[in-house]
Amino acid sequence: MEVSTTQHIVQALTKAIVAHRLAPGVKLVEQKLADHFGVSRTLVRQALYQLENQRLIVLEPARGAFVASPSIEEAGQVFEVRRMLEAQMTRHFAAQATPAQIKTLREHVIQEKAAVASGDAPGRIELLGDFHVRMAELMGNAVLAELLSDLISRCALITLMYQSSDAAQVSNEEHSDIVEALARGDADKAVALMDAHLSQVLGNLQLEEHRPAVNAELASTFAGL
Amino acid sequence: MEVSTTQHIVQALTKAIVAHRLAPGVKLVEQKLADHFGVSRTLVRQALYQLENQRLIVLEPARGAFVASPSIEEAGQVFEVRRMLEAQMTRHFAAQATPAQIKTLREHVIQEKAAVASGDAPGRIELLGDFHVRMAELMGNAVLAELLSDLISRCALITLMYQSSDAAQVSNEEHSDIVEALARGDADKAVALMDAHLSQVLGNLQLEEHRPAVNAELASTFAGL
DNA sequence: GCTGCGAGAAGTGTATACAATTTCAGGGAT
DNA sequence: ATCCCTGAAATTGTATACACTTCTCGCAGC
Repeated sequence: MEVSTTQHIVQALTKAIVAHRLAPGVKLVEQKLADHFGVSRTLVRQALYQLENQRLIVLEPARGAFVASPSIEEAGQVFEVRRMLEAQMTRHFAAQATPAQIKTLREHVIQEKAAVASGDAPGRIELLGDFHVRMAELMGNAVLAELLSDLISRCALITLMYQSSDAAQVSNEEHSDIVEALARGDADKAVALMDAHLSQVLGNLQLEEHRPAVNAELASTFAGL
Repeated sequence: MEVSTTQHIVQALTKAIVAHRLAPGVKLVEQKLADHFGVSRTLVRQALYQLENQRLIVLEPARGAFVASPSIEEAGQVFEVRRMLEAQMTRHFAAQATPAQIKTLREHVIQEKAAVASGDAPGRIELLGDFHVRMAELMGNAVLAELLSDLISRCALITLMYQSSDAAQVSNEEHSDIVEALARGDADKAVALMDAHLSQVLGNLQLEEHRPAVNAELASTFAGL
């Protein structure tokens, strides 16, 4: 087992949570994580504090850390923020898009399609989220990209809680439509599509109700790390 | 006073940084902070990690923590994000504003005016920022309010680095104009004003260049806590 | 006078020890 | 059977110890 820094632990846990290998509500015991990563509780605690700031876990004082299980209401608010942010982002993007950027996005959509087709849930969630981050990065605004990345991590948690698998295919197609609108230089259409896309994802979620969290075993969760 | 000690330290440091009692670039030595707050380095370190996540400080490995001194480029990106977010926020706000909400904002603007007139720099920065957070809160979107609060903390750091005192009065007047547009139900005008407002604040900043950080004394910095 | 080097001081990174709190099982009373 | 008490085990919260890195500054060599 190689040396793990705090940042490694954060990343490993983030991946595990976003990919749903750690289910919402599961308790994260510090000593068990420490043993697993081969470090002391000190580093684990630092990692947990960071994850709390990203809203991926909640720390209950003197009780421990639990994987976040956002309410439907919170999900709605997160998506609302994304709609505000990404509608404008799309407009700005359209105003300055280069052929090379369009090409990058097109290629990304193709990757998504493959992941959706292969039925790989964690992979498809990650790629579908990355589409939005990629746009931000292409605009050269690092602050925006980071912020969006955080929001989308939260969304991934939500999405995997509530989203069905065929909804993913719809999302992929909507991404494709957005890129094509951008390619045509039709900014208004692209913005409208992005807005509709996020509304649609949110709308899907509201229908299903959330099921109580199950206690998973840590050992098996991290078997592949 | 000490509900959560770590949180208390974070808040004290946040205030000190945002109010510019701790200048950008100043080094924060863990043991000195620990002594000052009467705790061990453990808690100070946790606080510092949190502050790094909020981009108020930078942690350089094995070298220590320094109050962030954002570049003009980063400042631009932060304001760009705020423009995207707040333009849409204003539009949504206009669509659902109640007389009571308008009243709350009007009262806030009056408070701002008093702070600007009194020449109290930290107080005025805080209130000018709070105007935007207040709007988010009134919309009932906690996620948005939190996010904006973080962004504005970063802006406060930037603003105090670059903003002159009469620019604050202009900001206050612009806030007032926005509220009046909202009161008239003129959504388009309100959005345009908000957008112009943020562009204007940013525009002001670009003119001035940043001066190197001075080493301040911690003892005096926290005298009033 | 200037540069390079090295020893000690200062400071950060991680682990461990110990205190405080919560959790939970077992037993007795109702 | 259920509830509530109690105490031990488990777990979190905080402080301290120690290793390792960086910084400081005087001093020798040029």
